[in-house]
Amino acid sequence: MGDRHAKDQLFDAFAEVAKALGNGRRAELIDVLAQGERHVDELSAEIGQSVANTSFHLRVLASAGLVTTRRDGTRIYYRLASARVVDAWTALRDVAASHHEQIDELAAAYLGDRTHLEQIGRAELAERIAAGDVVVVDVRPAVEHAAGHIVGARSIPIDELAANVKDLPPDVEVVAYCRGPYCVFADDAVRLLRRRRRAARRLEDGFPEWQRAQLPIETSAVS
Amino acid sequence: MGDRHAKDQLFDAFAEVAKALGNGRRAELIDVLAQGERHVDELSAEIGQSVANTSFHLRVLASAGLVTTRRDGTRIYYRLASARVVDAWTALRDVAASHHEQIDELAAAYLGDRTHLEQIGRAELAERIAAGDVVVVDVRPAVEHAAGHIVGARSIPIDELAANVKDLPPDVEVVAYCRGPYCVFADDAVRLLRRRRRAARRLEDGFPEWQRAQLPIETSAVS
DNA sequence: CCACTCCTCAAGTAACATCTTGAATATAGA
DNA sequence: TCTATATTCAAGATGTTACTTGAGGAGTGG
Repeated sequence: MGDRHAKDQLFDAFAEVAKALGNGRRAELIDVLAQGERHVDELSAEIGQSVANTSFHLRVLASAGLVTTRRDGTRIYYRLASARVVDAWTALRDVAASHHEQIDELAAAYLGDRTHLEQIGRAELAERIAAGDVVVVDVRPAVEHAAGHIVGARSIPIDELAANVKDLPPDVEVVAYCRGPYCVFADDAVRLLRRRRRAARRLEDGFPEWQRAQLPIETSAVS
Repeated sequence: MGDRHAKDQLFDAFAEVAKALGNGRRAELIDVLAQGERHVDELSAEIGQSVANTSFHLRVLASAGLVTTRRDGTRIYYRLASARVVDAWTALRDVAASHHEQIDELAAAYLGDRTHLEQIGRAELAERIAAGDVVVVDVRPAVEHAAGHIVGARSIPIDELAANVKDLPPDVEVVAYCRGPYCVFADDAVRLLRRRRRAARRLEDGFPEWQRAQLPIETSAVS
């Protein structure tokens, strides 16, 4: 029991999983897949890579056990192997955010200035939803809303928000949410709504964190 | 807000942290450092690598923000940057264990057959400690016990256990613990004690998990 | 069966990672 | 200042990773 070689092999196997997350494009894939299953074509557009390269990265994730597949006709859908994968991804992301100094700058470069962006926590939002005095808007792509969303949330993808502001009930605060704390959609939504004189905040994180916290969700059974 | 290049850079930065954990030797370093700070020389012996290579790996971990250093005379001590690093490491390890089929075999090759090895959970052990009807033995190296241990635990490094069995109070169950679920010391301790007809179990995980669960610990202030 | 779509695979190139060896640096103590 | 100890740095051999391009396989619908 306990020889060097066997220990090295065991820890090499643990490291293989970390290595699978150790590439920016694969991290983006995990972040998108945390919203629900998607097929290769969509994923390649999401991460801005060729289909071949996306397929390669997905295979790396699959052989590390992080994602699984199902076929539906000519399409192959990828999904995360389990909720644990979300746990590991968010834990890694949080470590990076708290200890890697560059992250703040890079996040600011991607998300823009957040100092005037009002946020709302999960617990408070859950209360406000129960009280019924808030409109929750899911600004992710429609397919992600369909795969699962915060209870009662209305799907208005960010591209369609400008055209739909007038249909939102007046005099009620709007809360926008999207994929997570480093997703730009909800930020853009809040900025747009504020320009139109609507009271609006963003959920501080996103759908995967809400789901992980066991807060109420629902799924559009539109298949 | 939200251009491709900025998003790629942000996720590359997240991935850099995963990449730092994406090497078996660095994973072993994190696993050891989760027990408390150590200097380079000790760490190089722990992971079975040259001092130069260990120093190189530690620098990789440091530039990912996972570890920090302090100098004491000619020695440089490394420690984890925060408890979040333990969270990320355990989350990754658990994902690997649940989805990477090889892990079971590799763990069995390193740890040996565990089917006859009785374990005890954290909650039960905490109760038994409070009730006072158990002897808790910390079989990690003495320096790790000194850096922090389960409340009331006695330090008997695994190499010294055979010589000290006779000093353990008779007719009381012994619980051995070490670095975590993939640490071999407590397994070896339980096997040794059972051969000597002592009632013995191992804690199902180890000190870092106990600490993380906010269960009572103490530190030998022997500096 | 054929053409089409979706995805995977293979080959190739440039960049990066791991480990070894030996030299350089920093501190402590004489 | 000199020497010893602990650690880091630099150079270099070898393997691995990321992406591109173009070919191949699997399912669908005419």
